[in-house]
Amino acid sequence: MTTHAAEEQLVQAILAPLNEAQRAAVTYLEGPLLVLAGPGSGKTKVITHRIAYLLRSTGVAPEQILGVTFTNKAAEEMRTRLRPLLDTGSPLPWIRTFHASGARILRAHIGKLSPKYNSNFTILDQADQREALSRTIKALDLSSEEVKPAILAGLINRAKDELIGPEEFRVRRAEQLAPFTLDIAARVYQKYQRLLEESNALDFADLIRLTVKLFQTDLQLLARYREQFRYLLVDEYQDINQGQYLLVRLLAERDENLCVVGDEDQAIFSWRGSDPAYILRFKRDFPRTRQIELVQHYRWPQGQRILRAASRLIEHNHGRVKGVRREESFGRLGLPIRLYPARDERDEAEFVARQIEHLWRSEGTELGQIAVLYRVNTLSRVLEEALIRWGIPYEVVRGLRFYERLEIKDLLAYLRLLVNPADDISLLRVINRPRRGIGRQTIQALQRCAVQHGIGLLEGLRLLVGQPEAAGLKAGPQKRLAAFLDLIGGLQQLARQASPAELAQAVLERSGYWRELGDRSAEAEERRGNLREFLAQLQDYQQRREGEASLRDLLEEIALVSESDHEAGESGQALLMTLHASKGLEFEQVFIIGLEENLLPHARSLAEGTIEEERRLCYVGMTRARMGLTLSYANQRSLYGQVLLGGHSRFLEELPPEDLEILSA
DNA sequence: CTGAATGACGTTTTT
DNA sequence: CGTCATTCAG
Repeated sequence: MTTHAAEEQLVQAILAPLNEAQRAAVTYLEGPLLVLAGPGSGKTKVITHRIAYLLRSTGVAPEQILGVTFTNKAAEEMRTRLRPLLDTGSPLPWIRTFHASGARILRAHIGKLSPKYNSNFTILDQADQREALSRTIKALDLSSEEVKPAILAGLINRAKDELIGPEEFRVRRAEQLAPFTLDIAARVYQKYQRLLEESNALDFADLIRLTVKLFQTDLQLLARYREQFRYLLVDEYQDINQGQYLLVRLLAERDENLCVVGDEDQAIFSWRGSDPAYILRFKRDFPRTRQIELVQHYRWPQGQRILRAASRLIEHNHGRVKGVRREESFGRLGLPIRLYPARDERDEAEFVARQIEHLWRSEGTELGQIAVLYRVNTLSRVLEEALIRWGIPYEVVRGLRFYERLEIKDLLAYLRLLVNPADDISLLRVINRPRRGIGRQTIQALQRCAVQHGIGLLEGLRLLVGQPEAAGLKAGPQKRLAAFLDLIGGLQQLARQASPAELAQAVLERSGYWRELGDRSAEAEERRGNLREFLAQLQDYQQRREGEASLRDLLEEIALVSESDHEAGESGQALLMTLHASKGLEFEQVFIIGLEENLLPHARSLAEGTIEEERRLCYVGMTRARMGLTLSYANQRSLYGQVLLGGHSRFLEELPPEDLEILSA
């Protein structure tokens, strides 16, 4: 067989498993393409096969393709599914999250934005940001009575998402905020941003915002990246925010070889700045757009009935893209959706536990294929109690993450400081951890000194230790500062040759961190366990990179990858999670609890007039079910020490009655 | 600097 | 009803 013929065969193999619409989306390569993809329509398949097809059928090289996702999990899944479509060992294109893409570009060029930044910048996660903000608020002497870090974080992040810098904040937000809030937010934003810059640190929003800024200020650089990335793909386009949108546009504007895939009905992150309107705008932004709708789905007959009912629900939303049909042929319909009206939350939990028990023990359903979804985290509680009573192993998928543990954050702060000596935020975190008698007074003296000389804290530390009487420090604190400086200096030395794992180990030993956790209390025990697990992860990472693990990249990965991405159902336990967390996942059996007015839709959403997003949330939850879906609500629910009598959710009324089977206790 | 006491608060959180 | 964070006393 000639190479050409062999190649031809491979291309056919890429196209063969696709239906008509999917094939159209995969083979339409030049020009803007909008793919509207409902649940279970083979969205990931289209993206991966499209990339494979690009590489196979045209002369496009892997490095000319950029695939952007929102989650690491999605990026990972794409890479995994792409690999078998290509030659073994052939390089993969860039498939990254928005933030990782930004970080990668900024690592190379951030110096152009400000001399304060360099490529070793620290990435602050949400918790780090909160901390930095609290510090800023304190430094500005704004009592937290009037200013809540969470609110400010929201305002600042939103501004950053819209590329509004600290200088413009006051003007651009003048109309939307009360004068008092405006003033405080503007001051905090400015000071906070200065702190970040001085610390050579970026928060998540900066990763996008500064990348855009970089391209806007350096058009030649932009031209170079446009030249490189000839083909762009964006997943979950309905979740894009303004900054991300601008970034995509900047990169795509020349060739317009931009393919975006999304589903407006699954837009559930508007409150975080995502704007599903961009999916509606796409055709206006790129008039040559070809639109393809993926409607056919590959699910069990049971799933089709669920999908049909969910479609009826979502049709109650207005302003959707016209002409998109949710379903093609529903074929033979499966079992109806079951609805359990519970007396109260205990009754509801008991019911769900009993059902799960039945599915698991009698029907042979794997526990990992069962998920219970709810609107608010607190609902998990009663449920957990019931599951424990029934002896059903479960796992709560939470926002609380491994890397957010105190001891892990401490260790990370040490490591960050070693990579990025300007990182004052990390320095302040570790300077007295473990306790080494450096108190508030001493730290303030250090800060004064640094400000006075216009230098960073580590520099200031050197100065203070170098010239004894300078800041009027007493001998005690002076000595302790010197010891800390020694510690950091020694670790910096070590950092040059040691592997990340070795370095982390050394940090724990030399800093006295291990020693302080030496006692036998359950808490210390757990912390030691967490740290050991973390060290093991470092080893792991090192092996994965075959020794080429730079500490900097490792820290980036940790900042950008939330949880050691465990596959859903991998643990073989029933899964409990919020509706939001369920997006992108699928289960054989899904339970949605708390379908009550004021809970789903949530009272706050009702007040703010964002019911449509609540409906989408419900839609997302329902469409997670492959085989069976069970809904429930409580006629009386105790929540926050109050009794709620919301009654059943309006969304239940919007489902076709013929698809509902109402159960009784 | 630490621990207990008090009080405010309560949606969702891809990075 | 619990939680978390802040505050105050030791």
